Amino acid sequence: MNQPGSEPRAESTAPDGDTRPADFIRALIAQDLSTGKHSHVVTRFPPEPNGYLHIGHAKSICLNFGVAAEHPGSYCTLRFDDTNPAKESAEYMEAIKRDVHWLGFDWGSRLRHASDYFQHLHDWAVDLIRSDKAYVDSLSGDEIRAYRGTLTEPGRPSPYRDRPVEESLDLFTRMGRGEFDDGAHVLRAKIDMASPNLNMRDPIIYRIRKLTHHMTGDAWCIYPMYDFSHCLSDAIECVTHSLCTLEFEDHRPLYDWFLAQLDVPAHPRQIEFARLNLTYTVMSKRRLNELVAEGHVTGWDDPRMPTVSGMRRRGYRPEAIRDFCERIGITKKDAVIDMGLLETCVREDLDAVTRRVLAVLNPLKVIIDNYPEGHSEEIDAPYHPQKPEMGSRKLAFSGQLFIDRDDFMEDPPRKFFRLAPGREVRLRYGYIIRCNEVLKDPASGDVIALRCSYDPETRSGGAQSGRKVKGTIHWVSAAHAQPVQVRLYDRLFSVPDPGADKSQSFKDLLNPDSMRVVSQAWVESSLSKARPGDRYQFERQGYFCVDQPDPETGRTVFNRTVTLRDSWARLEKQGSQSPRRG
RNA sequence: UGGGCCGUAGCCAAGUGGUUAAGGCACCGGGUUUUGAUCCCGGCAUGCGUAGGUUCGAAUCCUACCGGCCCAGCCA
Repeated sequence: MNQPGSEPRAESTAPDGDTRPADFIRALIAQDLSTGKHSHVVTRFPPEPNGYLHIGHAKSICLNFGVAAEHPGSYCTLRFDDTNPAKESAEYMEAIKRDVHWLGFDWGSRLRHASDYFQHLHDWAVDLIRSDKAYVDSLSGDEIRAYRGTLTEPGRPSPYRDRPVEESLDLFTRMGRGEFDDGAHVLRAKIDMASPNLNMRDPIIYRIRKLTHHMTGDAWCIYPMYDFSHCLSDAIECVTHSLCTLEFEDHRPLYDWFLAQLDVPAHPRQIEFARLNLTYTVMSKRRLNELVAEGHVTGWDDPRMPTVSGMRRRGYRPEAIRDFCERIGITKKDAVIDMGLLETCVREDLDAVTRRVLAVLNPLKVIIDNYPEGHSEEIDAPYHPQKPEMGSRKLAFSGQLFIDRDDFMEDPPRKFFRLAPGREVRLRYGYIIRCNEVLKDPASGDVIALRCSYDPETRSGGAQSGRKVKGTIHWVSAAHAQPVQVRLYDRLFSVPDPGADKSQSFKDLLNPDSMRVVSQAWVESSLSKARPGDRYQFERQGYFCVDQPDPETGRTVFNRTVTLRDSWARLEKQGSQSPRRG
C-alpha cells in the first residue's frame, strides 16, 4: 500500500554481499525490530497545511513512507498538523494530498488530522491540570516572554503558577466556552522555569483563538500547541518512530515529558534528521510564501520553485525526485546539496524514457540551392538512438530550413564543429550540407540567411550516409514546422546560498534570467500531437515538458525541464575570450 | 557567557579499534557516437576539524581546543 513505483532500496549492498541499513534511522529501526521491541513499524508524515510541499518535504515523505514499505505489516499515515487555524486552509490540504500521491505514495485509509483528536487532547489537558502538572496563566504575552528568562538566565515563575487546581480547571473550562478574548489566558505545563532548555520553562499548551477551523468549524475556540498535540497524536496512532527534523531535537525532552505524565497507549520514539538544503534556492515555507505573495514567481507551482508542484510543471518525474532523495542519504549533518545532483537525477531519468525530437529556438534561415524547387520529402527518424522499441516518426525535409543561430559562426574558433562559410555539417537524420554564402542585412550587417548546397548521396541510410563530418546539428523544415512558445528556466537565484547573508534580503539575489520566454520557436510537425504533461528531449538542447497553452496565442507551450550536459559550452567558457557568434 | 546537535575530498556519504579510507555528484583524461548527449574506461583524501594521549595498531577510544547549526512564537 505504501509502495512507490519502484522498489525502495532499504539496504546498501557492500562489496562482500553483506547488507546493512542504509542510514542511521533505518539502523535504529532494524534494531528495535530485531530486539522485539516492535513487531512492525508505524510512521507518519505530518505536514501543516499552511503552504505547498517542497523537495525538503519529499525527503521526509520518502523516508517515512519508504521505511514503512520496507517492513511487513508496517504503514505510514498522512496526518495534517492543523492546530493553528490562523494559517491553515483546505486548499493547502488538497495540494499536499495531490503532491504526496504524485510522488508515488499511498496512505490508503490512513488519513488523519490533529484536529480529529481535539476532544482527546482537551481531556488530557484537563488530566494534567487535575494532577497539578498544568495551570492557567493570566499573564500577557509580553509578560510571559519576560518571565521566561534568556538563553543564559533562568526564568521566573509566573505569579499564577500556584493558582489552585480548581481555579485553573474553572478558567480552562471557561476559556473553552469562549468567555475570554484571545490572549487573556493560556494553559501552561508546570515543568521547570529554570531549565537550561527553554522548551521546558512551562511551555504553553493551549491558547485562545476565536477562529473558524477548516476542519472543525466553530466547535473550538481554544487550540493546542504543537508540542502538546504532536506527541499525543503520535501516541494515539501508536506511531513507533516519529521522524522529524533537527530543530525539534530540543523539543524531545518535552515530547517525552507529556507522554510520561499522561495515560497514553504508546510512547513513540522521536528521531531527528537534517533537513534538506539545496544550492541556488530557498527552502523555508516563509521565504517561498514571500516569493509567491510578492509576485516574484507566478505561484507555488511556478516551474522555478523548489516545490513538488513546481517541479511537476517543470517536467521532473517522481522517479527522479525519489532517486534524488535516496542518493542524498539521511544523516544529522547540516548539509547543502548541490543543485547539480538533482539535475543529474532528472537527466538520468528523462534520458531513459523520453522521445527525441527536433526544435529550433533561435532560427536562422538556410536555403538549399541545389534542392529541387518546391519539393519536399519524408525522412524516418527514430525517437531514441538506443531504444528502437520507442519507434520513429516522419520528418519533413525541404529546400528551406531553419537551424539554430548558435550552430553557425562566420569566423569560428578552431574547435567549432558546426556550420561556417565553406564548411560542412550533417543535418540530423538528413543530409550533409555546405555553407556557400552568408546573406546579410545591408543596413545592420546581421546575418539573415545562409545559402547552402546539399549532397544528395548522404541522406541517412543512403549510399554515402557513412561519410564523416565533424558536426551534426538539428533543424526543421521552414514550411512544415509549427510555431510554439518555449520557456527557458534557469536557477531561481544567482548565488549558491541566497539565505546566507542575513544583512541583505534573499530577494535581491533572484536570478534575473531565471525565465526567458521564446514566444516563437519552431518544432517539427509531429509535435502537433503534444499534450500538457508530455515530455520530450529537443535534441542537443534539453528536456522539455508541455504546459498549458499560451492563453493569448493558443500556442503550445514547452517548459525547459533541464538542459542537456553541454561540454561545448564549458569549453567556450574556459577559453577566456568568447568566440564571435554568427 | 546556558542548553542541544554536528565536523571524513569542491558537494553529499559509507566506515562503529586491525588488508592499500566504499560509493555517488562535480572535476580531469581517454574510447564509442549522425545529439559536443547517452554509454564505456581511467584518474581524483599517506588523509578523516586541530593538538595531545591510550594502544602492537586509531577516522573509530580518552582529553583539550577550534569551527558550524538550532533554541528566548500564545508558529510548526
